[in-house]
Amino acid sequence: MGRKVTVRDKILETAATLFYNQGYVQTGINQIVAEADIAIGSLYKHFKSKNDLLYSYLEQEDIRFFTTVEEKLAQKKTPREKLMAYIDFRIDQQKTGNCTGCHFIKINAEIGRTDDEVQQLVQKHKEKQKNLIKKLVTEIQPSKNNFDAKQLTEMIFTMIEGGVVAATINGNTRSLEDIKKLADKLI
Amino acid sequence: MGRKVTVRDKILETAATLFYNQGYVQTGINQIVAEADIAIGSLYKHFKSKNDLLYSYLEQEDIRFFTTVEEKLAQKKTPREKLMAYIDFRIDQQKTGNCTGCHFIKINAEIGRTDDEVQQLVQKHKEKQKNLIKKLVTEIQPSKNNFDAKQLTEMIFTMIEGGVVAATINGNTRSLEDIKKLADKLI
DNA sequence: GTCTATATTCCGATAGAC
DNA sequence: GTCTATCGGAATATAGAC
Repeated sequence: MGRKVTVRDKILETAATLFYNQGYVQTGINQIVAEADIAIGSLYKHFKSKNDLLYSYLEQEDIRFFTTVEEKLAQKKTPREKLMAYIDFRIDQQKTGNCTGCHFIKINAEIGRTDDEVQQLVQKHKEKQKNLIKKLVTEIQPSKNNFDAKQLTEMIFTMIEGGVVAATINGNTRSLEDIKKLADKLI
Repeated sequence: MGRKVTVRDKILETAATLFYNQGYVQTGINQIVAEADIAIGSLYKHFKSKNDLLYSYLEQEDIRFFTTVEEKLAQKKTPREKLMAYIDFRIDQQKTGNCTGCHFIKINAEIGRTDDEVQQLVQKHKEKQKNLIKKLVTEIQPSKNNFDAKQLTEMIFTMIEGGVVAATINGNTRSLEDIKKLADKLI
């Protein structure tokens, strides 16, 4: 415990990287143990199952996401700048991670709605993203076009989601960058 | 061969259902054999590997998608009606399939860009979808807002993609139905 | 915390008899 | 086309010694 990197953190971080890059099902416990360079006994001491590791992974990524977003947005003044910074963050995320997509969209596609715990974690994460956009869009008080805040939220949220998926498919962020400009023009 | 349902078709159809509903990795050869009610020897006579089955599955779904779309759009007169019919088709697809999402987005999330053949099949499918939207949007000759055909294509395409992902996550098509109205208002 | 051994089950794939 | 047997490996998870 304390300030040191715990064994638990090492396991979770290794699992997160592997789950994200090669998928949950395709990642084996043995591989996590080997790459984290820990004992298998330690893994099952900290996590009761591979499924439990998955839940912790998703919870961690949700916290990491919104912590970083908060930091980025705090550096901007106007809600419009904050919205653009949010989209920039999504773009940078993809650029940094070799356009591997969104942790939650990926796990949803892989596990689907067969696991209630996973479904809830994914739904909550996406709801929080949408609420953030809604808050910023409302603060901007849009008047350029004929759409109200709720409609603009729906459009911008789904465009970003679609743009992230496109990044995963094409291996680049061109679509997301277009969407940033289009959202700016739309609102 | 001929008009009868061949063993190959039975294998492919069973594999398609299982790949779609429970994922490619999680679906075993033995399960396909059992549910298709055929011999494992027959499977490996028609498909040289599980990977080969995956390629055939994606090719089949691409053909099935655009064949159906063509039929639906042929029943409409104006490009605007055709665009709305296209979105309706995407909505109906999700409603029929318990909101399990898009075959190609799912397999992309699962396999990612690690398999070149899969990546190309997914990219081509999405490019064809986007080109169809572009064709219809261009024919509508939009003038309502300040966006040109290319921009509107990007917006509508990514909104639909995001809407399909939202359907997968939430288990309903509310977002997609909103997007249909928004696209209609936008163009 | 480390290590190894192991139980059990499943995987994709092949071979051969009918 | 059917069937069964089997190969080699990997999966999750547990147990015990240090």
